[in-house]
Amino acid sequence: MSQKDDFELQDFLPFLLNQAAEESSLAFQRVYKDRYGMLRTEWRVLFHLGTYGCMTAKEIGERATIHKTKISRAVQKLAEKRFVTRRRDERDRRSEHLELTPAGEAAYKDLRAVAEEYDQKLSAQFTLGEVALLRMMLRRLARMD
Amino acid sequence: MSQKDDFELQDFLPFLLNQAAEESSLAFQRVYKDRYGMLRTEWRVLFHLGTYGCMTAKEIGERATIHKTKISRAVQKLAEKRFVTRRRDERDRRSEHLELTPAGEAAYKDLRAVAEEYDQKLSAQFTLGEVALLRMMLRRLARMD
DNA sequence: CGATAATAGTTGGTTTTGTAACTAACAAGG
DNA sequence: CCTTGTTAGTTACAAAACCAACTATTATCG
Repeated sequence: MSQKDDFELQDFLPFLLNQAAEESSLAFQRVYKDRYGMLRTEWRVLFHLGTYGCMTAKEIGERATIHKTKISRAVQKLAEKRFVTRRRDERDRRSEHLELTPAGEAAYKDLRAVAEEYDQKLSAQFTLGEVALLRMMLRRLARMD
Repeated sequence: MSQKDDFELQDFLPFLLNQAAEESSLAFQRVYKDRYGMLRTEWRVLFHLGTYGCMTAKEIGERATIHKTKISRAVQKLAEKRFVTRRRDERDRRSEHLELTPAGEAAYKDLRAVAEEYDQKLSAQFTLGEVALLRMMLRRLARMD
């Protein structure tokens, strides 16, 4: 297998970022999938409601840059599972406020504990300073700063 | 919008990694999609063949951790576009060697230039040391080291 | 050898996503 | 008010991803 030129795909940032993102999501994905039959967008919505409290679909979409159709479907699934309730805004009846039910709250707390533990396991491979720098750089790359 | 607890979703590494990966892929994705009608797996296969030379589908899949069905279909598309040729291994007739055609080589070189420029644009937000550290950490997280 | 297992790659059927068009509600200007 | 435009969220249909079963070929071992 001859090296054809000097470009190194394995150094290309978008490629590296995708590989790291996929690998790091895998273990956690299995947990929310196996325990609660959730898809990625579903746990994202669950986590948004869990950490930030009552929100509308639009607000979640803006924070996580998820398309509204994906959110719409995720909310449907979460409502079927009785993890969220939907309440129309009486001032603006187009939007609705989403909130976790006690069951949703329990699932969130369970998964949050897993997430924290997993995050620490990932971080443990590096020094505190390195991890802080990594987070800063990722936020910048994600235009989340 | 009341903060419900101390967990910060926006610090959760898998979440951050996914956001950064998605954002950083976006601009480049538009280029290979618009110019060559390629999907993500297609450019990945193209880049593997371009940077490492002749390979089998299996080897590409192992390097990039892409499932074999995705590779199979990407290779079909690339063959239709006359970007790759397939040649059966005469010693083991199950596998086939993939290679870029001149047209594929041209597309690769074009996209590689875009990739290099884009990578530099992303890197320019940080110091050289920071970028080196970032690459190291991402490789470790992706278990590519 | 000949049976069984393993491997490279493909295909088919189901889920999931993406895109665009849609409904319902509100807003603003005449 | 009433047309026109905007916004929140949904739905429909097509494209893509996922998973399992498949074909063809080679490897293993009695």
